[in-house]
Amino acid sequence: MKKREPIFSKFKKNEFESICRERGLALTIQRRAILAELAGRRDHPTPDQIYDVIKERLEGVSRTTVYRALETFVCIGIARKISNPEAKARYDADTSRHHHLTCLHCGIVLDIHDGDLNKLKLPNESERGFEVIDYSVAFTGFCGHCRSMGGIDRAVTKINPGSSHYETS
Amino acid sequence: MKKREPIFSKFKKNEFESICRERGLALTIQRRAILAELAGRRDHPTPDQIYDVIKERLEGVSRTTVYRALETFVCIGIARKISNPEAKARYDADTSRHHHLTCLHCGIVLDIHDGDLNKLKLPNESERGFEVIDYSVAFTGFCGHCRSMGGIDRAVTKINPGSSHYETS
DNA sequence: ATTCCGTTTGCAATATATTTCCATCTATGA
DNA sequence: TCATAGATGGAAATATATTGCAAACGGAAT
Repeated sequence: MKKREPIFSKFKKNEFESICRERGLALTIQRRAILAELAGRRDHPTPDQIYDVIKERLEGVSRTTVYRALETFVCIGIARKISNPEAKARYDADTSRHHHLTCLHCGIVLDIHDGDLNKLKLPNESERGFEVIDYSVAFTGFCGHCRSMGGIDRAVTKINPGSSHYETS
Repeated sequence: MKKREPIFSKFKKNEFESICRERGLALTIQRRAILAELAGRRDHPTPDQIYDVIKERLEGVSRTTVYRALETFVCIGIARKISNPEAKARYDADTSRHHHLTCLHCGIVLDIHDGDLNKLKLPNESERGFEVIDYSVAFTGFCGHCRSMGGIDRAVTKINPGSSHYETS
C-alpha cells in the first residue's frame, strides 16, 4: 500500500494563517478545526458532514459557523466549492487542477490526478462573451462499494444520501 | 443568425413515448408539458423555473409533480441532472455527451459541443473499484452579462440567485 | 497581563429546496 | 365502459442554506 501525503500539510496550514493575517481574518479555533477536517479527508464533504465531526471535538459549534467558514475559505482561495449532481454544496481543500469521480448511487466524490486531463485546450468562448477561468473533468459512474452491493438497480441513479460511505484509505 | 434545431424534436418526443410505453409509465399531460418545457430551453432550468412556466398553461399543476417528473426523466434516461455548485438541482434534456460552462457569478449553465472534448481517454479507475460510465468537462468563468456589469468583485464567486438571467438565443 | 475594538460566533428565525404522505384522480388495457 | 395500477395535488415534513443580532473572542496596542 502506497503511503499517502497528509493533505492538511504544514504548507496548507501556513498558507491559511498568512492569508488570514493579510486580510485581517481571525484565526479562530473553529476555522482551524473546520479547515483541518476539510483538508484531512478525501471525500469532499458537505457542510453537514464536517459539522457532524467537528461538533464532537468543539463543544457548542454551530452549523452556521461551518457554512460560513467554508464560504470564507472559498473566498480567500484555500478551498473550492465543487460541482456535483446532488446539487448540495461540497467542498475541496485542494485548489490545484484535478478532476473528480462522482458515484451516481451514493454521491461520494473521489479525486483523479491525471497529467493529460490537465492540458485540455480551452474552448474559444470569447465570441459568446464567456471568459473561461478554469475547468475540471467530472466523471460519473459507480464506486467500488456501490458496485459490490447486490441489488443496485443502475437505472435508478437517484443519489441516496442515506447510503453514504467513505473511502477508508 | 444561425438557425437552431429545436431541442424538443420529433425524435425526442417519440423516444419519450416509446420508453414510457415499454415501462408502463403513463403519458400524462403533466409529463408531456414538463418534458416539452425542459427540452425546449437551453438554460438547464431548475425544477422551480420549469414550474413557473408550466403553471401558466396547466391550471393547478403541482410543484411536486415537476420534481417527480424530472426525476422520472432521469431514471428512464431521457434527461440528466447536471452538476453545478448551486444548492439546487438543474436538469438537461440533452443526454448526448457535451460539456458545460458555468458562470461563477450568476450560475447560468451554457452548453459546449466540442469534438475534441468528446474523445478524452477514460482514466483506469478499475483498480480503485470505480466503474466510469461517462464524463463531462465543467468549465467555470464569467458569462458575458456578468463580465459587462460594472463592479463585480471577482473574489466573491458566490453564486447569486437573485441576479439570474438567461441566454436570449 | 489588560484593555479595546472590530471580527466572529451561536442561536433563533427565516428562506429556500426537496421529499413524503395519502386521498383523489386519470391513463390505459381488457 | 370498467377496473386498476399508476400519477397527481396539496399539505406537511424534512433538508439545506442564509440572515440578524447580542455576546464572546482574537489580536494589536499598551
